[in-house]
Amino acid sequence: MTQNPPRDERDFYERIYTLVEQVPWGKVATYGDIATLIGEEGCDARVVGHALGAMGARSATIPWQRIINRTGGISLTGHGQRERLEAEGVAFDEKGNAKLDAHHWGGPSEEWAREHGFKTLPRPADKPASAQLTLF
DNA sequence: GTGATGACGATAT
DNA sequence: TATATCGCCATCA
Repeated sequence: MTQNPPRDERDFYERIYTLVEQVPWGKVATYGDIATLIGEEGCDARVVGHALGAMGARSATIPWQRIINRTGGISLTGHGQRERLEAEGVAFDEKGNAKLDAHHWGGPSEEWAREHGFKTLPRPADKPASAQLTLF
């Protein structure tokens, strides 16, 4: 208890997996978003990435490919992540970055989140009126 | 128990 | 806008 949170070690990862499974087809989420949805203090974008890298055999039932970094890029190039996302209809830029503006997941339903003890994103897609004029 | 690493994020320049 | 640096927290050696 001195520095051991009440959460179970592996159960913490299971929560991340459960949340990743909620990402609908054709949608993508960022590590930071997953961390925010978990709501735990010890949940950061980096931890989410490690959790996904520790799922092992579960990777066959978890849409880990829909989880990308904040810049929309994929760090695991070589595992066919981008290829799978494209098969789902996710578009990529010339730089290899997914179009988060068009496929960003706004998080699960509040009802589902409360039912499972998750939180919702503070702002699914805030668009400041001073930085979206050249979107197209 | 300490140090180093990592499928990242945000801010500063 | 793009690049560089720092920070965050958990896990492994």
